[in-house]
Parts: sequence; structure tokens; C-alpha cells
Amino acid sequence: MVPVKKYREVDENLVRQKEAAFADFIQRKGLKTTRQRNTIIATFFRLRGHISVEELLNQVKQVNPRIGYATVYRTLHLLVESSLVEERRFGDGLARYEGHSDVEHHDHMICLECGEIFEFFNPRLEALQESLAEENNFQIFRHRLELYGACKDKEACNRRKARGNTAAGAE
Amino acid sequence: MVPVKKYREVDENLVRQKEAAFADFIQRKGLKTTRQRNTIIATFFRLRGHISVEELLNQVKQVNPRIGYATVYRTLHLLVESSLVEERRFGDGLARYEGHSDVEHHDHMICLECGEIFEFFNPRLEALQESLAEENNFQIFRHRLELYGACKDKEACNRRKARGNTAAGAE
DNA sequence: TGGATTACGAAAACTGTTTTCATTTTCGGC
DNA sequence: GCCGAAAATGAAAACAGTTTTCGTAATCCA
Repeated sequence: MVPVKKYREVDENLVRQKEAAFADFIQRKGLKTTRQRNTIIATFFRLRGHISVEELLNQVKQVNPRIGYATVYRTLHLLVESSLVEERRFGDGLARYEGHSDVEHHDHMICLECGEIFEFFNPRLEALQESLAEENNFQIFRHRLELYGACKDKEACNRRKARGNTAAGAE
Repeated sequence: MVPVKKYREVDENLVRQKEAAFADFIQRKGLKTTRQRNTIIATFFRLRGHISVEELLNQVKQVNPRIGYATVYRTLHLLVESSLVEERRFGDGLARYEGHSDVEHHDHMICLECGEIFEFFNPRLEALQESLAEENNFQIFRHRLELYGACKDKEACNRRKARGNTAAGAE
């Protein structure tokens, strides 16, 4: 009913598809293909979850240490513009980037203990929002729903916390 | 059913009550009462809506021009700590502050045209979230739901836009 | 009322992000 | 394959919002 998506293994075919889609986008816009951008998107699409700029840059630097913040930021903007990636902000002041998952839209539960971010989708929720908007003479373009709280599975949660999960920390 | 709260007139009694509550809080914490803080909270509680720091400072300066950003920020932190005020961030990078309305919790619809922020509350929505969390073995502490879109009442919307509404602008 | 404590205000520092600018790279046309 | 216009890069500076610092001033309990 409410499939919380656990991070799947990164599907190499899907990644290739996205790289191709981005190449397309670049071409359509009359922009140029560069080694740096390729490195950045290849790295990004092979990471899972909700990636901050710093996390991405760290990974990217392992491939090409000369790439800096500016290029990463610029490439992420292009990725967002191309609709291949979404920008999210949870309460910690960092922008995080999320390669589209299979579920077109989804919401988030954020554990304030271990930092894990769970994704979920529920059609009744969407429908209810629609009807509330309707009642108020309002047209929804997009929405954002975040549930902040704690995992009830304390073992798993503590394990993640110990591992030093990287995600939207306590606000 | 879904009462979108339009800004009510500021209830002077309620304001006094909040001022008293804040004084209490200050005392309990062993802090000191100062003219500047009094000015700031008196001003804040008499403003309606979702106030940014700059908006508040502008108002405050009309009473005492020597008050600066630092004191406003510090006072707002105290207000949040005292639970008399909530901090919110819509997509425009500014923190906004909201004196508790009568409705304990509520969500927001943000018009990207005119900037108006509507508040609403719906128990079915709350219940649905609870049950989703339950299903996922997750305990909600708090949540945030924002619907971004546009007013359908175009006349009112344009009027507000012309007036240069101050609110979470386009992201 | 003295004196420890807290608050103030201006300015500097900080953080995440964007822009600038001089240099390098890409790529369509020859 | 090479030219040259256009775009991209990287380092550093700029920026915006917010926080901290630091010397001075106000508060308030004994």
C-alpha cells in the first residue's frame, strides 16, 4: 500500500539511459559536452539517495580532483533544468539532489535520529490534497510533504546512526 | 470543512497574553527584560502573517531605529525557543516567523503568482499521515505540507500582486 | 547602589551558493 | 585536421542570509 522505497541497487542500464537523456538535453540546448560534466553526471547517477553538493563533489574529486564547486553547482542546475533531477531542501539548509526514482512523485519521512530519508507515495493523500485545493479555489502545481520523526525499529536506526548516515540531520 | 484562515484583526488581548507569556519565559530562563526585546516582540505580535526578519526589522526601526539585525535575530530565536512562534521556510531562502494562530497546527498553500500564503487544516489529512507512518513503523513528531500553485480567483490575486505582496515568491 | 551577569549594536565572520574573469576546451565549417 | 566563435572551466571574489565577536551599556539581585 505504502511502499517505502529502500534504496535499490543502482541499475546500470537506467544510469546509461539518464546519461543519454542528459546528452540529448545538452545538445538540444546547443551546449557542449565536456569531460567534467560527464564525470559529474556519471558519478551522480551512480549514487543513491539525497545527495548534497559536498557529497557529490567529494566523490567527483576521486575521479578528477581538479573539478571544483562551481562546476558541480552548474551541472546540478542543468540536471534540474533537464528534469532528470529534483532539488529538495529539508530543514538543514543544504540543497539535496535526487535522481528521479521510478515513482514519479513521492513524499518523505525523515528520521531525526539516524538521518535516514524514506520515500513514500499514497494516492489517497494526493487526492485529498487535490480536493482541499479545489474547495479553496486553488490550483496546485506541486507540493511538498515531509514527516519528521523517528524510526520505530531501533536496532536498524541505531545501526544507521553508528554508521554516520549522511542526510538531513536534526533541525 | 477546510477553513482557510484569512488574517484576522490582531486581537489586542491575545497580544498582551503572548507578551506576558514571553516575559514569563525570559524570567524562567534567568534572562533579562530589555527595552529592545519588548519593542521587538510588541511589534512582532501585532503583525499578521508570515514575517521575515527584514520586514520585522523595518517595523521595529520605526519605533527604535538603533535596533539592528543581531538583536532581532536573537529575539526571534528566543521566541521560537519559547514556542510562542514558529519558524517556517518556504522555497525562497528566507526564514519566516509566525506567531501561533488559534489553530494549533496548520498547513500552507502558497500562491506563486501573488505570494499570498493561505493556511488550512484538515483532520483527515492528519489522520492519513498518521496511518501511513504507522504502516511504516515510523513515529511522526511533526510534519510540513506545502501546496504550491495559484489562486483561481484571478482578480483578487492580481490585486495582491499589484500591491506587491510580501511572501514566499517564486522558487 | 554595586557589581556580576546579561544584552546591545556594529562589524566581522560564516555558510552555502552564485558570479566574475582570465584561460581552456569544444565543435561546426572549411 | 585546423580555425575561430561560443561555451565551459576553475580559482577566487562576491553575495545573501544568518551568526558570532567584542567592547560597551543596561539590568537586577543582594
